[in-house]
Amino acid sequence: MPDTLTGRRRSLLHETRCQTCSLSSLCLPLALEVQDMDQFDAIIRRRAPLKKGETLFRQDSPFTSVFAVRSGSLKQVTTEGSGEDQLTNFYLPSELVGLDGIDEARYPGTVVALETTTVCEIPFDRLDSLSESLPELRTQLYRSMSKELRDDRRMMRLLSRKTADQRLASFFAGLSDRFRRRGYSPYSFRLSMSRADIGNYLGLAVETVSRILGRFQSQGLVAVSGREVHILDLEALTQVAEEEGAK
Amino acid sequence: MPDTLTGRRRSLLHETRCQTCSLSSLCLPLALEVQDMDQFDAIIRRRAPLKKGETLFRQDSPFTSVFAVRSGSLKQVTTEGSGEDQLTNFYLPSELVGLDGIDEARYPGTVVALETTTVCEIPFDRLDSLSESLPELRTQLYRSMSKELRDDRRMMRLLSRKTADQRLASFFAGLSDRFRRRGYSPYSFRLSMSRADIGNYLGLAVETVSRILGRFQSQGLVAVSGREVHILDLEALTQVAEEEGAK
DNA sequence: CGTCAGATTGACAGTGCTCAAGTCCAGTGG
DNA sequence: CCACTGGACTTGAGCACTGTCAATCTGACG
Repeated sequence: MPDTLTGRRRSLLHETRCQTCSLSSLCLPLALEVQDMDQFDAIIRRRAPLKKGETLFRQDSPFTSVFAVRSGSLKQVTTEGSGEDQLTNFYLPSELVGLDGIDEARYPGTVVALETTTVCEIPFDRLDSLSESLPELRTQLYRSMSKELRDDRRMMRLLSRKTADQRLASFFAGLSDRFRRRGYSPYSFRLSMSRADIGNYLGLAVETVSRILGRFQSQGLVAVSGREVHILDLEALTQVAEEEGAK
Repeated sequence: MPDTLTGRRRSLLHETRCQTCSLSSLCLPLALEVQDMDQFDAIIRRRAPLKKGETLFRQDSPFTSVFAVRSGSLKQVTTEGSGEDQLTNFYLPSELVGLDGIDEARYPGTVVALETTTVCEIPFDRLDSLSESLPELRTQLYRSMSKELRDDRRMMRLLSRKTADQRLASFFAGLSDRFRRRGYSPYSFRLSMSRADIGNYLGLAVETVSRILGRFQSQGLVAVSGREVHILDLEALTQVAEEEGAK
């Protein structure tokens, strides 16, 4: 694939410049000035889209880059010792994947595309040096990591104090919110993950997920058909998620 | 408390300089050269020791600093909505407290001393600027946050896939390891937290904690007397923690 | 020595897991 | 176009783990 590609490559690059990216207000360069954004843009490597089921990187492979999701979605799965897999995160557009690999210089989980997915690869060493001269970028990086820490704490609370009903209600309310922030409908979306994925993530058996979804449906909270979801009563759902008298 | 204090203050400062701190090889400035460490040292604010039960900062108060634990231990507790409190972390010497407050510019939980505890206060804005000129410091900060992310993921796995026995075994094995890394005996230590704290942290009822500790004791894994812990068979304990066939 | 929080122990019940069928759906090949 | 097939999903029945409630015990401290 020689030079002929360069032209196409460039136009692809153009299409995917941060400045023209619809996610720029949510993504890492969010606070950068135009000229700084160009610098940032320059270190990014575009990638061919991942197809459903393809892996972005594998657990324990050397950490080189973080990735920003442009479109689609991914899951992170960690296999530890003899135990079962644990699905530790779903990633949606504008979110940063791989930050937990910095410390040990290897990725602590395998990340797999749940649907056709495009990502921007950001080599970490270059991001780090660039963050030296661009304080806003550095701040944003600290903030991204800090936010992930906060989200993790919320997840721990969910896993240790919430009933199955509350977990699922939280999950759907959370998804709804994440879609809304990205400009999609908060009431109507398609799940890219299977029931098994949801169960694994929330610490529930698949059967429990299925049953409770059925109950939510009969209670008029949501309408679910396969992976198509319509949230009918977001307020009630949020209320279930935060209900007093857990467990 | 006028000038007479200055002398004492200075000597206190001297005692607590990073260069003479026994934790320097575990703490934030771990990778710094001597002269850089002085710079780092200069931004640190020493604090009067916290007594047991005193709070370092409260949930939702403005984020200004991160704190490095010098001695003692703390717990972080998050109260959310109508729900019960969730204990999200225990902090031991050399660990960094408050990193999850960067993003929203307020602390997401209240941090309370479990015993007499001394901390180094590191104003974040100054840490951030210093991290511009000291790449090693920046790297270490990224790494600290990344490590916390990894630990959180491990915690999620614990909460969603492990039985009560496995949780407690993991908890004790983890504590043992953290003590060992800090140069204390991995086999013999004193818990600074109550059973209720442990239960809250692990997502278990106090009664369950108590029962399982009793069982571990009769199985010869540990000897527990109040908060005094002796680990008798660390290998077996680790094995319980990672047992196949969860739940 | 009394007090009170923290810890232990016991009885019981509920949530959610396991095991087991059965149904639905998308993709495949005739 | 349609039957086929395998995976994903749903539904049902039983039971185990662990939470709840309640009573008792222990130990630190005044």
